[in-house]
Amino acid sequence: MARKKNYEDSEVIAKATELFWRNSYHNTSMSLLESTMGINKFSIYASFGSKQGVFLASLKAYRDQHSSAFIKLKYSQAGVADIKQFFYDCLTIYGAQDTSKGCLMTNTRLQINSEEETLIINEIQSFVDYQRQLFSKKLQEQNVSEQQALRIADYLIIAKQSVSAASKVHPIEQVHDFIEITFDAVNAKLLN
Amino acid sequence: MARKKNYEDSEVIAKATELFWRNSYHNTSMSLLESTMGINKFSIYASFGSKQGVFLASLKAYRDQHSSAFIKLKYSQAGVADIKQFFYDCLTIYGAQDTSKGCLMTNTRLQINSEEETLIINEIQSFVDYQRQLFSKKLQEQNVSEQQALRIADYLIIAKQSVSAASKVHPIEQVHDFIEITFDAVNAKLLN
DNA sequence: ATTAAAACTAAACGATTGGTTAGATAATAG
DNA sequence: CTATTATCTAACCAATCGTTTAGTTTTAAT
Repeated sequence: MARKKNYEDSEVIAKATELFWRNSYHNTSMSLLESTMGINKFSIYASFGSKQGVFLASLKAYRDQHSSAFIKLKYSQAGVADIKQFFYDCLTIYGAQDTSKGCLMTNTRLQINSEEETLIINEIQSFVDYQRQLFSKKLQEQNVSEQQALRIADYLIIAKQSVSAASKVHPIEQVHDFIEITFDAVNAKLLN
Repeated sequence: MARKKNYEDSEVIAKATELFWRNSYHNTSMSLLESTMGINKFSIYASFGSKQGVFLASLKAYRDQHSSAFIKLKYSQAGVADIKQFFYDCLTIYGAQDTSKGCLMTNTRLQINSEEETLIINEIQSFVDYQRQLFSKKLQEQNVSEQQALRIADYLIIAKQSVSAASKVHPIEQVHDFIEITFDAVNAKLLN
């Protein structure tokens, strides 16, 4: 009774995600989305409502890319070392050396004006909070008090955002150094 | 033999700097610059050539705001503690809690596409390199080897960029915690 | 007072932004 | 085969972007 659309939402969103990730939200125009997603504005608006709609779908797709890393962290047994490994896993997700795109959530959070775009901010906040809880739980499994665990988790959240930013700007060895020193600091912190 | 302009370059640049700092380069339009600087587009273009020209002048003005902090760090005698104090001094420059604008250089570096805007990237890189050298020199005064000093300086550069980003997003106590743990890590690193 | 140069106002430039829509096309239910 | 309905193309919308320019006003040396 009607024509079938000749694209899959998940496929065109995958392309949009890559584009937003490399270009940022503001530096990605509808025209560029058209050519990259391979469908035109009408179809984009029909499927996703707005540019922000495309972006929100992209953020969800981006989050999904982390699911195996999340599960790995959640169920592994090596304590703080698992969190460190999670940092390296994320670094891999950000892309190869010299072409690292950083973390899409972190990139966006620093580029979006807080007053507008509330839906986007909320999605990012939820992503951050989830990791904070994961870190905190992992630390408490090591017999760290809840208060201390949350304190260190907050430190790690900031450190992880640093890794995202640094991976875009600094050589990979410096990023590795940063991670190593960061977890040396955490391990030292756990001894008192 | 000619009309005098009724504004001072340094004064209108001070206003532009504040605007760029709060809004970012891309989110600051010429119209907004007009109303904020209090002169119109003709005068802006006559004095600074382009939007990028205004921005470059703003970056220089921003750098000047750090001169006393730079001098303080350069000539103080407490070693690593001076670098830590420098972090706190910069945090003060970024603005009060809840309204922190972060570091204009760091903000910009993460928002500008590396391929274009080379002049801007270079100005930022120079600002970063200068601090790296300051950190390294300070560490070598503590009898740290040059190689080790540069390694720690690189770590501190990334950490300082974290402080900038975090100050915009996280509560001030978490930023303070981050700085404290960072310098605990550095001091621990210096003991081996 | 005349003249020339610089600074001003304000309108306009072409390009691009996010978003919309009329009409052609295709697919399926009856 | 026809009617229906969703999807497509492609042109278009008003608004805004950074930049330029024509025309007017102010200043100061002659």
